[in-house]
Amino acid sequence: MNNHLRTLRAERGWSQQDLAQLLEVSRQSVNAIETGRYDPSLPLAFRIAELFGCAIEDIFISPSKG
Amino acid sequence: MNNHLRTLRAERGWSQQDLAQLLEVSRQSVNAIETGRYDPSLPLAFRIAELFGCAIEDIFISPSKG
DNA sequence: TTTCCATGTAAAGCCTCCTTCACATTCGAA
DNA sequence: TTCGAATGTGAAGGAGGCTTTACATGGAAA
Repeated sequence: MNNHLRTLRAERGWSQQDLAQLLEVSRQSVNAIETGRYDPSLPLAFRIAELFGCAIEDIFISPSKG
Repeated sequence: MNNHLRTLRAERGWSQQDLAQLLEVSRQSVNAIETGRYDPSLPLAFRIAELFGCAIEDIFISPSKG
């Protein structure tokens, strides 16, 4: 599943490490999500959306809308 | 994570089996999500939201707003 | 050059999602 | 009562999310 995480993070000038701490996950998890190696769990997707102040659908691209 | 899946399903008069087929998952998965035994994956959450024509946030309750 | 920061990725392990098969309960219809 | 549909749950197994540890690369700064 594609997403806009890298863009949103860059807009705020955060490193993957910074973002990982804000989300309380490992830096590798942030990296894996940004590079599309796997999708976050639903609870983590909620934390990401809340951190960036938008809807999950604004960050993650539905597979059906490839 | 709490959710409104059972209500939405009941509003449409669907059984768990009906919903499972529409979502292309097992009946047990639908049941487990409704009873809160586990959260759906993010791709499945997208399919659920699209099926009911609303946002993920309208169906699943963020843990932080418990 | 050397150092440091940011990023990418691999391996091993644990936990969760999702499956199938199976069984139990409840309830309404025949 | 008997039957079938709907629901809840358990066990076992495969796939994937997330962790820690570790190593490699590239670029900016000293």
